[in-house]
Formats: sequence, C-alpha cells, structure tokens
Amino acid sequence: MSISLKFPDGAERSYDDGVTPLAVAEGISKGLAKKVVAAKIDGAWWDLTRPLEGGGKIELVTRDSADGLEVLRHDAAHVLAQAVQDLFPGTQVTFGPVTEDGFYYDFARDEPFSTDDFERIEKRMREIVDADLPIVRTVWEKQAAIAHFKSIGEIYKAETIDEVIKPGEPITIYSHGDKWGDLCRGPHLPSTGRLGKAFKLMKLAGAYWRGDQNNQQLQRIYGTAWADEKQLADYLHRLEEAEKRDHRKLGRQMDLFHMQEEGRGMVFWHEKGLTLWRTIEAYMRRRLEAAGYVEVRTPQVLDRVFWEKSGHWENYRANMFVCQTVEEETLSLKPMNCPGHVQIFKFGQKSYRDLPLRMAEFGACHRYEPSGSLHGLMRVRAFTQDDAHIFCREDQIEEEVAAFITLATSIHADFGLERSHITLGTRPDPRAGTDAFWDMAEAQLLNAARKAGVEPVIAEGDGAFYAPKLDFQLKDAIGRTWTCGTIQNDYVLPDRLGAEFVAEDGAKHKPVMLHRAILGSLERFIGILIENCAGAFPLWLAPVQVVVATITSEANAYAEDVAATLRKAGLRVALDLRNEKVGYKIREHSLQKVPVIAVVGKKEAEDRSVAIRRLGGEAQTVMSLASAQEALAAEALPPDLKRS
RNA sequence: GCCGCCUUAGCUCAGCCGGUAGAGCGGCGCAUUCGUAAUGCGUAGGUCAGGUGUUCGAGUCACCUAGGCGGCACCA
Repeated sequence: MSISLKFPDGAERSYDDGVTPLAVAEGISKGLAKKVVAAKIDGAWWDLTRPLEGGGKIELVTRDSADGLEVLRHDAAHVLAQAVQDLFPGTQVTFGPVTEDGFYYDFARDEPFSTDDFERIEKRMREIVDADLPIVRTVWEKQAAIAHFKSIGEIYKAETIDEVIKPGEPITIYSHGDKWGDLCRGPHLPSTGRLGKAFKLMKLAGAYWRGDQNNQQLQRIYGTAWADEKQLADYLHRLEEAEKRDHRKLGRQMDLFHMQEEGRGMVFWHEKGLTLWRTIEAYMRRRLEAAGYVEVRTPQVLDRVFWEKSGHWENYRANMFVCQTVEEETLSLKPMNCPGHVQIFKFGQKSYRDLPLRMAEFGACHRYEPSGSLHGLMRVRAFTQDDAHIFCREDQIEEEVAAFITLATSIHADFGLERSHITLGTRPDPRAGTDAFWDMAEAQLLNAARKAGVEPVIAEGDGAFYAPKLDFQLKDAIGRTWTCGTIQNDYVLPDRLGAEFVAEDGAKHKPVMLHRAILGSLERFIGILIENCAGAFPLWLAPVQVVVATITSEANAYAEDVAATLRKAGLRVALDLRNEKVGYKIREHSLQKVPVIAVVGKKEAEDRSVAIRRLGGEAQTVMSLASAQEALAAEALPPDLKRS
C-alpha cells in the first residue's frame, strides 16, 4: 500500500503507508529534517514520528516559522513542568499554554516559588534537553485517564479531563522518557533534544485556577522560547527597547508629570505635561465643534440620591469615591458623566428638532480602581474623559455611529496612531434586556460600522451590561494594540432617568443615548502617545517646540530677540543662555527630546540668522530668522489647522 | 483585592559571609565665553521606605505595615 502526499509547492509524491513525516522530511533534505518540528496534514497537526494514516496535503512545519515556534514553546512548557516536578516533588501541574512571545505553566504547590529558583529550574530544563528524552504520544480512554491522573495525585488534570473532554473522545498523553507525562492535544517534538536551549524563564506570578477569583490561586511561571539563541537575544533586546519608552520613566525624565503614594492613581501634571494636555484638549475642542457637538460641564460631586436614581449606587458602588459631610449627607464623586448629561438634556423640553443633540464634556471622573490594577497613566483613579453623549432618535443611530467612526478615525490618524481593527462587543452575561433587544442593538452597530466601511471583529460577550459597543483598536509604533475610542447605544439610562423629547406626533418619546469617547481618558491617551513616539513628540504636540541656545553670552540679546520672534508666531520656545558649551546644551535638550534647537552665536547675531538643528539629526540649516519663523510656525500647526 | 519580587543621596545604581554608607550624573560655588550629544576644580547632600524583633553590633537576618514593579482578577 502507498499513500500520496501533496506538498505546498504543488509537488505530489507517493510514500509507503505508515511513513512518518520525519522520514518524509529526511527524504527531502538533511537540513529540513533538522529544522522540522511537526507536520500538518490537510491543516491538522501531526507529530513527526506518528505514522501517517493516509495521504493528503502535507506541510512540514519548521522551527523558524510561526507555527513551528508554537510547537517549540509548547514543548518548552512541558519541559518546564517536568523540571519543576523533578525539583519540587508534590507540585501538581495544571495548564501550560503558549503565549504571544513564549509560554507559561500554572502549578499548584503549597510553598511559594521564588525567582531565585529559576536558575535551578533552567538548569534542570537544560539537563532534560541534553538527555534527549523521546516524547511519546499515547491514546487513552477518558475514565482510564482520570483514574491514572488521580492515582499519581494530579487532581487538577483529572478535573480538567472530567469536565472538558466529552465521553468517548480519545485523550492523548505525551510523555518524556518513561517518568513524566501530561495531558495534551499536541503536537510535540520527537524528543526533548530538538527543543534546543534558546529559552529563558521570565517571571513569576499568581494566577487563579480557571481564571476565577474564587478558586485556588496557582503559581504561574512565564518563559520565552525561540528557534535559536539569536532570536532569543533579539527578543530580550526588544524588551529592553520597550522599557526605554515606558511612559512612567519618560514622564519623570522629561518632567511631564509625577505620582506619589499619598494619591495612588492620581496624577500631578507638571508644566510640560499640562502643556501637552492643553494642546490635545484644544485640538479636540476644534474637532468636536466642527462635528456639531456642544460642550457642557457637570458637577464633580453629587448626592447619593442622585446615584441611586441612576443605578450606580446599586451596581457601581464598590468603585465610587463616597464622602460624608459634617451635616451627614452622603455624596459621591462622579464616576461617569452620563447621568449628569441626562440632567442637562431634561432641563426644559426637548423637541425632535433638537435631535441629535451631541453633548460633550472633558469630564473629570473618579473611580476607585483595585490597587493591583493601577499602572502609571494607563490605569488611574482620577481621569478626564473626552466624553460625549449623543441623544438621538432610534432611526438616527446608524448615521450617528457611522459619522462617529469617521470622526474618530480621522482624529486617531492625526495623532499618528494607525487602526488595527474595530471590535463589536456583544451581549455579556449577566446583562440587562431581552435577547430581542440585543439582536436589534448589535445589528444597529454592525450596520453602522459597515456604513462607515468597517467590518468589525466580533468580541463575544464583551459588551457593557446595558448595551453592545464598538471599540477602536489602535496599533502603536512597536506593534502593540491599544483600545482607544468606544461607542455604545444605550436604551436603558435615558429610560431610567426619564429623558424624553416631543416627536412630530406631539407625543413624548424616549431618546437613545450614544455613549462615546475617542481618546478614552486624556491621562491614558497621553501615556499611549508618549510610548508611541518614545517621548519624541511631533512638533505640534511637543511641550517645548524650540530651544534657542547661545554659543557665547555676546549673543544673549539677539537670542532673546529670536525667542520673542518665534513666540510671536505662536511657538513654544525656551531660551538657554547658560554659560555652557553648545555641545553640552545640544546634548541636554536632545535628551529632553526637544524637536528643534536654534543655535545662535556671533555670526547669527550679525546677520540675523539661526542655525536650526533637528532632533535625531546632526545637520544644521542656517536660515534667516524671518524664514525660520515662517517655516516653523507653519510646521507646528496642529493637523486640523494645517488642512484648513 | 490575590501571588511573587523590589524599596540605599534629586536621578541611575554599587555596598561580600552582619562590624555604623559609596560612585556617576544632577545641585550649589568658583574659574572658563569655549561653533553643534558631557569644560575644569571645589562643595553640600542619606532616620539605608516605616515599624518590631534577633544580635555585643542590622542597609545586610526574621516578622509586620506602606508604596512601587510584574502578573492574575477587575475594567459601567
């Protein structure tokens, strides 16, 4: 008997029945046989040493491919688990999947691991690789597998099989040598030696069994694994680079903001950081005004009764900053702006002619976020949303949502953030409203997105509990994605707070409220911007756009003149008259990421020129003060003003 | 909130097996006026996060507390 295999390049060859993918690879080339880690038969994973059970399309997966890395990492997780169990008897294995850059394994053990153990564990892992233990796949019946894992004290594994595997479904166990085995779907390498040694244990963390806070906390060991040592080194280098653009570090170095322990999750904005903030805010005001929004401001603190009416007291109490006055009133800082906006909507009668009413607020909100979730500017307890609520009729929703997508897309692009995709968060559990309501509300957002030329990616169960939502996923300069911008079609809150308008028919109707934000919170957005540009802001955003630096004090008077001239054109200019060498000044302002340094010495003072030097470049361009003023002012214009 | 790690001068960090604290940068002072990423000299600056304990003796060991960091959970 022979089988026929079709290769990705279209070639078709026949082999003896029962041939292994490894033998197929060996038949093609030695190099391939060395690099191959697994196979795919008609798209399904197949172990290298498992005899083929028929022909089909074969793909030999090599260690340097994305699929191949996944196999390596999966094996690394198993080797880690074996090493840990060798060194720490009594430790139970639970679950060890592949992640984006590596893998992790969750262990159950009473004693805590410490990162000091990593060295020993890695050493043991290398020994397992050196031993080149054959990795053997065996097929089990469900009850037998459960009994097996119970007998060796692996209750988590037994539980997983019991609950996850359907009766009758075969179970595969992969073993290293004859001692160690783990329930696994596979595929795995033929032997541990093929893993190589380009792996490293990275960090230790707590993780709940099955991701549920009520379950036992396990110990998770994270690792990374790559095809070769060079890839590993590159990865570690990338991590270092990412660390350099950490907004917390840059925020301190560039004197933008700081935080301190008396105000956890609260930001002290320094002059430069606030300048950045105000530039963004001014830009947003212009964009919103042009898009037909009105701006309002609602109270920071409101009575408990108000939050009871809005439903927040019942549903959101744990996240609210509640305070008590000497007169025994109970009040809360606002965690959201929406109920306040409804009050403005309700003030006086609204007609269908007033709709859609787009009500914006740079709303400062306070939320008591769990201490462990705080993270620099990215997750804070006091933040300002670029919030707005669009009150509209049901038949206006799609048009409004589509217009919002267009607006948000343009704004994100102006900040240099490319969109990866938009997600549609659908009905969660638990939720408010009937299935019919969710069918309709989800369809509205989907249709609106399509109207704007966008096909959303469905994020099952990711909606808010009162409404589905569209979320904008943006990609930054080093490929990370951030959720910035959201819109939700809310039928619940207007109803709950009694918002109404008079329609053409003279009767009162309920408006729909579209909650939406484009940047999210100013704090977080600034954090993202800092990381995206590594602190080197585009000219229009830079807190200090130009530093005028003198070479000699003889040029001081002229330098003051230069600064005044540039400021007159609206530029943010700092003057450096210190008695220091130019090289020193250049270095210092370059490290501060100032985009433009205008150097003036005797020569420039004599002919009223400036020597312009750009951040990151070494070239100097000497030009007249007048033309520098004109060119820089034009260049520093915010993107929306540049277009008009 | 939970798990692990960390906390030494304004910043970045060193400080062995427990013997009473160090560097660079920055600050301040003086000199230097020097043409594109660090001018020289001098000088001040620390309850070693806070607390309790062990010890003849604690930055160093143990425990507690707070904060930070990395995850987990949460994220109307």
